[in-house]
Amino acid sequence: MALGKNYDGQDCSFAKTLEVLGERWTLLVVRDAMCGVRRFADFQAHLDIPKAVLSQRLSALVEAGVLERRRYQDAPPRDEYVLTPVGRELWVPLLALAQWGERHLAANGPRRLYHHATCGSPLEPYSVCGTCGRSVPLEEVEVRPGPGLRDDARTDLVSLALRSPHRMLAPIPDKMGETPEGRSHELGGNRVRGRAARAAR
Amino acid sequence: MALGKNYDGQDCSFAKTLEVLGERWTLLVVRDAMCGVRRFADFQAHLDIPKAVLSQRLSALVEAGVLERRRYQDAPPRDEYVLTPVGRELWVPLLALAQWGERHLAANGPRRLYHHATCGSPLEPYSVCGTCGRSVPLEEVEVRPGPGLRDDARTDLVSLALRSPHRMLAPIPDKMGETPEGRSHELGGNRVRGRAARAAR
DNA sequence: GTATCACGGTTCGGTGAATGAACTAACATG
DNA sequence: CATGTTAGTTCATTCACCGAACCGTGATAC
Repeated sequence: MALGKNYDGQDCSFAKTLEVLGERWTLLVVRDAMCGVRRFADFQAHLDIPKAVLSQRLSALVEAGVLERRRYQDAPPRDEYVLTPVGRELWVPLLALAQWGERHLAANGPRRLYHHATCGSPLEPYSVCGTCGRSVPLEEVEVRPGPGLRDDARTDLVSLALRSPHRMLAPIPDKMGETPEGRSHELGGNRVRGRAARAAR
Repeated sequence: MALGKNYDGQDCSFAKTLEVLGERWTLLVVRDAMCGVRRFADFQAHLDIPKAVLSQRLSALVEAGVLERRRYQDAPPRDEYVLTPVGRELWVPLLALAQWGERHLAANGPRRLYHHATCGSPLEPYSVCGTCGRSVPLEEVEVRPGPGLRDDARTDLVSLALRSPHRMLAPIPDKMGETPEGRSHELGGNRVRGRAARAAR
């Protein structure tokens, strides 16, 4: 395939990485997954991505071992997409790219602030905690809205959830006000979702 | 522009970064620039990229402040593209992506090895030198071919140059055997390039 | 028990970006 | 004067993205 995702002839791991992650939307899907987005409709509402493209990207990321497709309910069969350990390792490069953007592309100050959830201090480059000095894994990171974030932009569930502090990888609540911890995969049952999901953008 | 490089409505520095860097070929152009590629024909020979696309990408990167277009010769007017300080800051995210690829996408072992040029030790994640413990800037990094690199792949000048140890940002020699340091921008003069340039791929 | 809704897709026609080949401009070389 | 080099531009074709419509399954409302 000449056009498309491949970079034939490039004997280079960076090019191989881009073959997996470099297509339009792919890295935004991974970023959303890091923020706790797991369900098809949530990715779709948050990204405004055509369903066919989202479907293709999710399948490709599962194929590549970045995401895992996992059944969370049988009643109507429903799957969710969660990061594998390999996918979680993308935290470092993605944070580095985001921080580059915050430095050079955010005129009104950073849009998001990343903190070490357990001790509260801001994250320095490379996901290092300023206080602990440790390299903080994705699970211990908390995103908070920064001064550069416009608060009128989107009204989908994911955007609303990310407008207050949110632990990375913690599932997005099904409706606002629900405790993020309260979501059960074992009990199943068809959860009711708020009307807000349709009011996106 | 619905299709294309923009992610309208994403109020997120990561999405903004991808609007600058996320198009096909763009990050490979930046990677090549980090390896010392500066001239249109060298980018083109190494990447097998359509000239029209390369031209558009280079202009966009100049526009974004990642590359600087610099006249190195007047006789026939000739420009070269070099990384700005802002562009050089992309070293950390690009290395992180490359290292992710080396870990998960390189079946025969790493294709490239990154070393701290001044002390010789291999680079750990985040561009930290194992011996010095310092964070190594792009200028002090040396790429060397790794065990996973196929040596029959390409025969363009850039690929040949990168088949032996090469200091990052150091210009690719015009013909093999020439000292990389020997290239003068001030003296000008139309340098003769080897036949190898045309034997690409 | 029928109608409607939610979710997670697939299908399909239209559009625009990527591709590769050909062409151009400016100058140098033999 | 013919040819070559570098850095592009132009153009027809191809292919991926886009958005809207449709589909299947099961839950919920009436």
